[in-house]
Amino acid sequence: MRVTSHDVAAEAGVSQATVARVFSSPDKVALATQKRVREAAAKLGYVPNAIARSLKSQRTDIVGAVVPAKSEYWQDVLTALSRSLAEQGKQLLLFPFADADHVEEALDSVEQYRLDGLVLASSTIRPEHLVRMRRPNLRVVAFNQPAASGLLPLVMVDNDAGARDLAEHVAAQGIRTAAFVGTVTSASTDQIRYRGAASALADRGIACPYVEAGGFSYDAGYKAAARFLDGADLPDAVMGGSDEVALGLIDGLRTGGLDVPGDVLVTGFDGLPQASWAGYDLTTLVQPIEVLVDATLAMIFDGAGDAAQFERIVPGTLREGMTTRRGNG
Amino acid sequence: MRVTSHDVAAEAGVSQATVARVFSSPDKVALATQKRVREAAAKLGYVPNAIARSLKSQRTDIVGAVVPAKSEYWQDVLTALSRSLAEQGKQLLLFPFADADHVEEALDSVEQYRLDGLVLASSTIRPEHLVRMRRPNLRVVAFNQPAASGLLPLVMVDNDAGARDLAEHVAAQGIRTAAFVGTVTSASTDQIRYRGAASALADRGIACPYVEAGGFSYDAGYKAAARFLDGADLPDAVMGGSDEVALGLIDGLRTGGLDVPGDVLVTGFDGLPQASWAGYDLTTLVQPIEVLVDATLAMIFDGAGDAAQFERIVPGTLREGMTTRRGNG
DNA sequence: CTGCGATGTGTCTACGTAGTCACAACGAGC
DNA sequence: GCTCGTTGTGACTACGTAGACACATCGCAG
Repeated sequence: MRVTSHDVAAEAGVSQATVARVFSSPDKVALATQKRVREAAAKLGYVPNAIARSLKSQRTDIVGAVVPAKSEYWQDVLTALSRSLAEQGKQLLLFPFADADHVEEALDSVEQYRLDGLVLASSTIRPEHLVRMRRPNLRVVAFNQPAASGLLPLVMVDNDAGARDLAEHVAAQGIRTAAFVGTVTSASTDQIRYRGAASALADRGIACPYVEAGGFSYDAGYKAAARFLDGADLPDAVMGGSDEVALGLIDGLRTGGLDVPGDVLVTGFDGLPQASWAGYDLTTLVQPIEVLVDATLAMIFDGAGDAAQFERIVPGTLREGMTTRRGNG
Repeated sequence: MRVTSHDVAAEAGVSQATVARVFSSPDKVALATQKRVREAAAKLGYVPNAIARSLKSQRTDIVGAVVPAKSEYWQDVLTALSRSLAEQGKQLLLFPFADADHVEEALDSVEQYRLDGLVLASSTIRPEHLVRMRRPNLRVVAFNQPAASGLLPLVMVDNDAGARDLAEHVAAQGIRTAAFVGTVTSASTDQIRYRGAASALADRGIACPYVEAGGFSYDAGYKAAARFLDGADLPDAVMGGSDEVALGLIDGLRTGGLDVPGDVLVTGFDGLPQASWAGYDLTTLVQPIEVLVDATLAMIFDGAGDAAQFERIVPGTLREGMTTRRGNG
């Protein structure tokens, strides 16, 4: 039925091994023979079978990604990841999960497929689960997941420095009070971002209480804005734990009749495309996603065991939007 | 090195075939034997090798998706797709492409992996290429790609009816002039949407010129808004070819000093999450993505050759937002 | 108590490839 | 002119599984 290397071999008058060599290590085959084999392959419509190759070579050329099902940020990461892999002739297999409790199921699937590597992208996996993610014969790299520090190879943006940069930026606008609206407390990125921001603000004598939005989404941020509409509770600046939450916050505040940045400054974190939209023009910390992705793949494919490469923290870039621009700065 | 079914067989005192049966067709194995095998498997940490299974069974349980690398809409589709597949114990392999010219490369990869099916999601593949996508032993289904009609099995939202619904809705607001801002003319969805809208508007004596944004993105829409800022050229309503373009249009118009919906009504198409954001609250046609995705997978896995199932067109839902609400209706 | 279907298990093989080994052909160096 | 290294190719096998087939056991009807 299917055309195999044997069929091509018969057509070209060579052995199956030679056909295989033409497609996997051509430099070991005489040019004349190569030409004959390629012509025979083209004539028969032969396509090498990656399944069989994987079985024999013990490599699949596929990297898995365990990601939250619904999130703007992770979608951007996925795009970068798959593009980078495609350049190397590799593929991306997706294991989305609805909630953190189902991550282990995904991991079982991963193991069945003998993937070359796995990108673990979720900030809500509990540390006790993370340890169990270490499996022989599988390179697992945690992506933007501070809780994995010391437990798994890790690549992430410098959340602490980024949060400090943002805090210093808003502080420089002359604010006196602030608040941090996190996503969920179990998110380890959030904790670092909050501590960094609060610490930088404290150095300038500005208190920064933590408010939990209860979710990662725009909606969570939108609802959290209600917290600040009760008059007296409004700080000079509200720092969102993520761009999605910050955008929701902005709309929630504006719907409540407040002006951003007139009445309150807002910052985000991540650098989503939507944050740059003219309707928001959010001040945020832009993550260098391509750099992060490349570092992740390098760990999977090259990072044999270099201790120095076990953890890679990449700086982000402050993007100054109009949401922190005070009229009379 | 790796634990195989042979190792488990030795441990449990049965044959390799019995171990295989325990994991693939347990009903053929006595309960007592099953228990012994499962215990041995757990003890040794055995995980079935999906690669070997695929080679033998000629099924991978993996579906591929060829999608544009950057697009809000397709990311939503991917999320739904991978979730639906996960429920069936199947996986999603991603083949993102930067531009339509590289689609065929992706298809070659697909063929190597002997996937169970392929979802072809791009509205810009040229018809002459589409024909070449038909391959033996591979179920290809076009997703929201009108140009594939008659060439490939197709699932899509009813673009024509949706566009007419939107047009009738804005017409009912009492507009006298309109314009349609498409993405790129090579997008077949755009052509249908434009024709549907223009036809419905023409029935009410309203002309609707076509304007090309030159891209699918927010940025393209934002820039296209400049076209309407020159004073006299502003129609009463602008219909965007997609939500992304419409959102860009809104921000472009507002940046130019116009009020939406005060000065001009705007509609979108797709029903992106962002369209519901309070900052926009866009009137749009919401695509029933779950329904579309389920229909697509049904075609791949069940649609043996039922001619009636060759094409499936699903109606969308009009979502009335404030971007078409005239103050003095 | 004999024959027969149902049930459970073992043996054997094929899926399609890539790597190991063997070996033939050939040119270069002494 | 013999040896030696290089290059190109073929024969063979293993990767880990699932299905075809054979066969043993058992219950039950005659």
